Amino acid sequence: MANTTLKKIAQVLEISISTVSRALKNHPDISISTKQKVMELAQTLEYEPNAMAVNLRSKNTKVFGVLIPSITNNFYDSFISAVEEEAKKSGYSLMILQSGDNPEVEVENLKLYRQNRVSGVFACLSQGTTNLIPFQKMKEADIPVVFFDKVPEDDSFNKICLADKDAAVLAAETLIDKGKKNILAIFGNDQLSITKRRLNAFSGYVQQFKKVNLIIEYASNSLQAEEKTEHYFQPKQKPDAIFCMSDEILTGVMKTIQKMKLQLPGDTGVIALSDGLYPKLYYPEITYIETSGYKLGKLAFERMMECLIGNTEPKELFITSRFVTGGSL
Amino acid sequence: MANTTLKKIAQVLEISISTVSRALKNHPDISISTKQKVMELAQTLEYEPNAMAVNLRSKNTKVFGVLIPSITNNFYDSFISAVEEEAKKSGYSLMILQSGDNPEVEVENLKLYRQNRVSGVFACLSQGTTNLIPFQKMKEADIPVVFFDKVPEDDSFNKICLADKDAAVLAAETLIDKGKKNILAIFGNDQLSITKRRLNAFSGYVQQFKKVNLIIEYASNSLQAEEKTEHYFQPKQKPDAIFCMSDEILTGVMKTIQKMKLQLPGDTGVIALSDGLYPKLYYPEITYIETSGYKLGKLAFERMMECLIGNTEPKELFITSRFVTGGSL
DNA sequence: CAACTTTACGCAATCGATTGCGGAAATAAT
DNA sequence: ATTATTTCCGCAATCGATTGCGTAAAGTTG
Repeated sequence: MANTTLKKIAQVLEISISTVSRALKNHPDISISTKQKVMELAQTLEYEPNAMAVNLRSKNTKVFGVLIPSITNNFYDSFISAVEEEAKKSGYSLMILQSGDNPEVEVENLKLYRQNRVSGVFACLSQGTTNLIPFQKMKEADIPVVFFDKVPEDDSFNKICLADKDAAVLAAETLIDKGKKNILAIFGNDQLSITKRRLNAFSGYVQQFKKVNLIIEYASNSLQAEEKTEHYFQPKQKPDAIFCMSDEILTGVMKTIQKMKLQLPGDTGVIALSDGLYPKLYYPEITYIETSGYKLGKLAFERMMECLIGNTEPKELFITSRFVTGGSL
Repeated sequence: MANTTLKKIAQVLEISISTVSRALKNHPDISISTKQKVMELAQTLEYEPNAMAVNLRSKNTKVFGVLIPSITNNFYDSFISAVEEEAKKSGYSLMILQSGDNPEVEVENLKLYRQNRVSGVFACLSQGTTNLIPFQKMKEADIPVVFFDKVPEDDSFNKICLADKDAAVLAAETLIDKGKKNILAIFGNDQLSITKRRLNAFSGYVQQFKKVNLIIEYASNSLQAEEKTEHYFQPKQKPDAIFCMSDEILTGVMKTIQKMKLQLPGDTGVIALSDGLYPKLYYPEITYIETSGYKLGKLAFERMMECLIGNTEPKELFITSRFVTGGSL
């Protein structure tokens, strides 16, 4: 019973393997009576085509690689979730590998993808990656690569990104419109290009307004965001709004807000760039500019399918931002 | 350059495919000079063995299936993360599929696993699953199945679970020791066996103490938990502690606590069963009994490897609970 | 009835890598 | 010089499914 093959079916029915194969595929060359016999036996023997054999012959694995820094991250989860949904519709599965933000592991993983002859790779660069040649090699091996979120500068790749600048400007606009005069803006690791983009857009907008005081801080993790926030909330001078570049920063900021028993939106205001999960944990819910991993996934998948039908001209696409009102401003 | 095979190397060097294969494997039958030539050419041609061909022949895919309700869930993420870490060490990759808590999709996914001849399956049952025959079939096809978290009652399967009862009792103990007299305990969907286990253990323990008033409530999502909590916090009679069966419930409860501006641990206390991510978002951090997806993953992987070496006798294993002190009690 | 078409199936090659077995050539032993 | 060993390599089968081509048998046509 275990592992029925075409051969077994053929032997039982005393016909050739080719006939069995064709019968199961409803090929017109095969007589109806034979087809019936074959299908029936296949049913009872619980025949399942061996994907390895099929793929070997067809040279198509129907598998996409997904390369991310870490899977325990809500943003990437949403991305994966979206891609998996779409992939399933087209008969593809996913091979998800974590780089742990380690460029060496990244290269190892790409190797695995090549060995498995995946049909394509969705990749989010890990922090330390400088050498893009391994990715270049994938393209040369006819494996399309679609970068998302953390993408290379290089214009020769397909890139699907959040509209970081738009999102940051939208947040800044909102704060200015609300009449905020004393803004604490906390950004992530200042080495990351994503930080630079968001920072430039945000501060660029705010600095047009001479009367607004802008304090810029960096925090490379949640705890640092917590500490930086506490530092700026002294009796003398309280910021009237805090901008959080990411979820990680938001959670740090909120911890301090709870600790210092600050009321939102009375004592200060909070706005964040976020996927939307964390903002909804608090009361009042945090106002945020949506940076949706889910939408990113849908778009990346679309792009991948285009690549697969030959349209491999590199493109850079953006997810537009959406303003979601909470009660924190 | 794209897709070098043994054949190509053989043709270039004018030797047989077998020799190339053996040379790359450092087989003693092959002369050193030949080996060098082959290895060198393989290097420059960037030869990567075709995993499909290798697997087809070896009848071993080196892939594990991971079947979960949803990937956008911190608990399952930690599980996957742990399994992926271990799998990589042993040269395995993961094929992750989401059931979306839909039994039909579950069956579809199992089919995919069979077609791909995965080496084993880690499975967390979706809510509506009643028919275990598809899983039984996997075992009959010599594909070991290790259930985790949401496991079947059936004793013929391998199961890796949280020590729900211990954890619930530990939480109850803690509350009693702290002298809580008026406890609101919120549980999840009362149809789930996990709810029943936690409920029975918790209330069983608390009810030993006649002087303690225990209110039991159910909430099948975060919003309901929010509402139920609000309902029980009226001026007259405030519970002095809230027990949250899960993260989902915790987040709902905490929203109400923020909304009603209740101070922890002054106005009331909170304790939860949790993976640990959410409790650390609040100030003070929430005291919780750890239910670690990560540890679950490590143990499940161990069990899987045992199955693979023939030790398939079904076993039920438990992750012991750990008490983590926050400031919420 | 001869010639032709259709029906229904099998042979064998292919995808790429692996491996048991056999054997020519080179070396060692008698 | 002859037999016995090594050394080194190739042939061919195998994993399971697919597919172009060929063909015997049955059916059709004139």
